[in-house]
Order: sequence, then C-alpha cells, then structure tokens
Amino acid sequence: MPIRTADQIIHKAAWLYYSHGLRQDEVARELNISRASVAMYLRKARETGIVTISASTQLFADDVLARQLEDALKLDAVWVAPDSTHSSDPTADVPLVAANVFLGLITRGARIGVAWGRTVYTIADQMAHADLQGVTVVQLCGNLGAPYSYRPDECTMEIARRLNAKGLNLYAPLVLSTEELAAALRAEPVIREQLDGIRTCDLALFSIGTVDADSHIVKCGAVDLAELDRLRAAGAAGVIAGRVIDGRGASLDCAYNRRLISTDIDSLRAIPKRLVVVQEDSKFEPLKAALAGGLCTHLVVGAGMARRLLDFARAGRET
Amino acid sequence: MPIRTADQIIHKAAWLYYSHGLRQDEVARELNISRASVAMYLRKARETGIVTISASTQLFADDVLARQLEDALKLDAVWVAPDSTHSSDPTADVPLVAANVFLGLITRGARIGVAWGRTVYTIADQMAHADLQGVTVVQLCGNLGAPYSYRPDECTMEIARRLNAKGLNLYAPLVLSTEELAAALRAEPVIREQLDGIRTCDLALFSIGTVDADSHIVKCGAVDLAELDRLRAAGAAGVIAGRVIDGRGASLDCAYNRRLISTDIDSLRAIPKRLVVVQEDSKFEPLKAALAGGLCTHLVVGAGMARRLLDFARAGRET
DNA sequence: AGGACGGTTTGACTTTTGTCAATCGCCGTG
DNA sequence: CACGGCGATTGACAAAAGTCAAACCGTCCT
Repeated sequence: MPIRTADQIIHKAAWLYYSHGLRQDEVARELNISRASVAMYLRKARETGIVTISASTQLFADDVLARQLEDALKLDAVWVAPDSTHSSDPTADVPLVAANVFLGLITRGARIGVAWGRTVYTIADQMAHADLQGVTVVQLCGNLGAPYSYRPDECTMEIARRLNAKGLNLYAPLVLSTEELAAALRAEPVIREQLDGIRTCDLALFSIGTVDADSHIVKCGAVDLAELDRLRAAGAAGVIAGRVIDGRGASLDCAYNRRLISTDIDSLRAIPKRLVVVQEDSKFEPLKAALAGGLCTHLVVGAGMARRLLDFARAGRET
Repeated sequence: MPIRTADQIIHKAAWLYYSHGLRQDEVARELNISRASVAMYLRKARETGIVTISASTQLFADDVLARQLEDALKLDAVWVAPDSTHSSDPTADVPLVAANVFLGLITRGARIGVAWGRTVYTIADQMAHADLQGVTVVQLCGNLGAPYSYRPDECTMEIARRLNAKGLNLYAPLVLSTEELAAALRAEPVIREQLDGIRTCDLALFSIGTVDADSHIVKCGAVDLAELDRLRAAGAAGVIAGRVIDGRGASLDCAYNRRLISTDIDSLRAIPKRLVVVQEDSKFEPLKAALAGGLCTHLVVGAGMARRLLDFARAGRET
C-alpha cells in the first residue's frame, strides 16, 4: 500500500510541523484547513508512525547495576528499570523500558521473532508506533484458544501493527493431544516453513514463564496440574515460548515438549539478538535457567531482580 | 562519556514526559523542580538527541515522479522535494528532505562518509539531533583553508556532533601544489589509513559541483580560471569530493586530480549506499555524469530537476 | 426525494507549554 | 567577609496545542 492519497495530507501536515517547524496555525493556513484539523492530523501521524518520537534508554543502561550485570552474566546489554520507587503510577517500568529498548534494537529490514505472554503483550501495548517498512514479525510458537487476550497471534499481530510491519502468524495450536499428530503437523510444509524461518530472524523478543500452579501454561489449559507435577519432577525449571526447559536451559526431554508446535531451543539460539524481559520477581529461577542455557543476549529486568541476579552471579563465581 | 550525572535529570525528565506520557507539571512534581525547568530540560533533551522526533520521508518517495525516476535511472531510491511552490519561506526543501532521508538511512554502528559543499553543510544544519552511539563519520576529502564556513572538516564535525557520533577528520589539504607532494602525503600512514577506511563505509553523503567559473572549487581557490579552462577542455563534467569527473563519471585523468587528497572514485563506489543531493538546477550536467558513472544509489532532488532527469532518461532509452 | 448515518471539519473553549525577566545560590576574588 | 559575576531556577504571563460539541457533507437506503 504505497500511495494512500488520503494520508497525503497527514504526511504533509506532519512534515510542515515536525520538520519545517511551523506552528499548527501556520500549517493550517498553508493547507487551507482549520487548526483543529491539523491537531487531529498530527495525532494520527504520531499514532500511525508517520512521525516517531523516541526517548533514549541510555538512562537505564547507564545504571551501575546494569553494567555490573552485563559484566557478571556476560550479556551484550542489560537495562534495569527502577522498581517504581518514585511515587507515580504503580505500573511497572519494566515493559515500558523493554518497549523502548526493543524499538531501538530493530534494524531496517529486520526479521523479528516474538513469543507470547502477559509481559510480551504489555510491551506491545506500551510500544510507540513506528513506520518500519520491510520489517517482518514472526510468531515463535503455536496458538492457544485460551480466554486470554495475550494470545501468541495477538502479540505478533499487535507488534506488527504498531511497527507497520508484516506479521507472519503460525496457524497451528501450541499443544496437540498426541506426539504423532504434533510431528505430522510440524512436517506440514506451511508449518515447517514458518518454523524454519525462525532461524533467520535477527531479533527475538520473549519473556520466561514459571512452572508453578499459577503458571501461564497451566492457566491457559496447555498443562494440567497432574502433568505439571510430572514435569517438575522431571526437572522443569521454566517455560519459553510454550516449551518447558530444564535448569540448564535445555529443552526438557518429555512428552509435553514433543506435543508442541513451537520454536526449538537451537533455532531460538540461532537468532543473534535475543531480548528477554522479566517483570515478576517470582521468575528468578526460570530466568536463571534461561541464562544458563545462553538463551538471552539482551535483558530487561527490574531493580530487585537485578540485585538478586548479581548476588547469584557473584556467589557463583566465588565458589 | 557514558555516565554524565548532570544529564541524569534530563534523561529522567525526558523519560517521564515522552515515554510515560506525563504532563510537564507532573514531571516537575515528580522531580521536585519547577515546570519551567522541566520545559528547559526537555528542550535540551531534544537538542542533544536524548529524544528523537523524526518525520517519515515517505511523502517524497511516494511522489509519482520519484517512482518514475527510480525506475528510469535504476536507482535504489529517489526523493523529490517540491519546488517551494507552496507560499512558505523560499528556503528550498531539498536539504531538509535530504537531512531526514539521510538520518533514516543510518544504521546502528554505521560508518558514514561525507564530502563537503554548501549543500552538505546546509543538510548538516537542518538535520535533527540524534543519539547514535557507535556511528562514525569520516571525511571523504582533504581540507580547504577557504573563507567558507562549509569546509570539509566542518561538515564532518557538524554531522558527527548532531549524531553524537565519532568524527574522523582528514588532516590534509584538499589540493597540493605538486603531484609528488600529494603522492607522498597520500602514502603517509595516517592519511593512507583514513583513505583506505573509506571503502568500508556503509553510507556516503555528497553533492555534486559544477565546473563553471562560479564553481565551488574555483571560489575556494583550489582551481584558477586558467586551469578551469584546461579541465573543461579535457572533458571535465563535474566535481565530487573535490575530484573532477568526466562525462562518464570517471575521474578525469589530469594533473589537478593527481594533486588531490580525496577519495578515489572506486572507493566511493565501494560504499553500498551513496546518497547524492542536488539543489541547484545548474547541476544538471554534472549530475548526469555522476549517474552515468553509477556513483549514486540514492538521490534527493527538487521537482524541476526530477522532471529534467526523467525527460533525459526517457529520451535516452528511445534512441 | 427524504432521511438517517458515519465520517470529517470547524469554532470556541480549556489546558498545557514556551518564554523571559527577575531571583537565587554558589564560587572565586579583592 | 563582603562583593560581583554567572549559570541555574523560578514565577508569571503569553502563546500554542488539545478537546469537544455542533455543523457539515457525501452516500447509501427506503
């Protein structure tokens, strides 16, 4: 959709206002419309990514804690969001920082893999709009027919929408009832292609799930409590893109994982930039597992989690 | 200069205002300062690239003329700036469009080569500030001790400053009095290195000079009128980064060119993205030469020039 | 043809932001 | 220790931007 004549006026208004630096009333006079219309066009321009306003995330990367963590965990980059100490809204800063960081990591023409979860959806929701033609957003894992609004396909779509990018959805369930069916479905050309395409991504965005009773995969009905117990007994430490990982960050060898339609761990690790975002303090153990597996290159966490991680990393080094 | 504690407050204000979406008075309350200070911090944040506001240049790429030119000239991208038909200031839009396009072409960690001239300097001057750490701006040609403020080193420095990038200046004169001295100087490790580094640039920005009596190189004293006549007789068609090119876009085989400290044509062509910006209609012939030599991949011109180029390209195809 | 509907556009009003002279606080100097 | 200077900060005012109900306009349906 290259030439959308209706948008021309919005582009022009945005150009005159933001690039030429005219005032709204001057733009209005120039375009022979009322100033109120100009104000509206400018809002639309911001909302559709015709103009982009982005704040540096330098502040959070400069944080001493962040630097220490980068060092201790050998990560490419870490951002530490303040634990809403300042009296503003209780909404955590983590997803907001993550959204800004994520936008900053996207390069022209990039291929981006996104998983799902409350965190990922919140990031999508807080993310500014941008106009990144040529960017492709691919879904890392199958869908859940769950009552959640942060379904995998919704996360993918919403992020693609915000970026004005192409969204590539994975039209398959996350979990199937038998291993055979899952294998057969994975072999289907359409699905195969999508899963293979994950390796060629430049950037991945995902969070990490717990393997508790109130875990995401349990709430969504992917796993029942009996199976959860079995998984934990087998060494489950966390969940990434629906897949259960063990304490070393490897895919747990279990029936559940074999019933999945989702990225495998090696494909994920083939993506050069892997942004992991963790909000809840309860995800300490799962995060440790992911880090152990080298699944994360870029990390956004809250200050509390950052401190715990740093303590852990230093304790580990001393022994 | 990673941690500049004085800037912390600016970062924080920018973050709360632009990312959290607080109002200035809310930010002021949050940070326990007056709203006026917040307003000032925010201006600083914009001026230093802590926040970036960029308008899409889609409008100019969508121009029918631009598409036709891309096609006819086999260029990667063309932007056509309107010839200030709309009653606003007479300042041409070309450099402003170019500045926006240029910013949009810069990728993370890029190496950028810039030449010099009034056009390039005007672009630098109109360019928004950005915070692109890891970007390097290298000077494509030697310096002129001219009374101009748009000296090669100033262009490089100003662009580097706006981008918060590293500026790599070429500390040598553009033209020397003898071929021998120029050759010797080019062989100097410091200079050699800089000239070799041009090949590894990702993006180049330059304009094109004429070979008339009021040409840049004449005004700056690099060439006197007698030599100019000789160059024109020898087939000079234009000037790029101080170097005289013939009608086919090749470096003219002449004493003047051998006395230069500047990028050679092959190195320039080794840069994948070469953004050429042309303001004046008088530069039609020089631009034709540059296009013939394949020196240009991305082009920003005014509407008048665009029409002339298109007519020319089509006439050429018919014969 | 009339009319109801969805959307854009506008004028009038309110809120937010930009500006600037006056003031404060700090530091070096006589 | 008082003084002058200088940059940062503020209060108050002016300018600009945001908002919203009402008007308008094309179009589709009855």
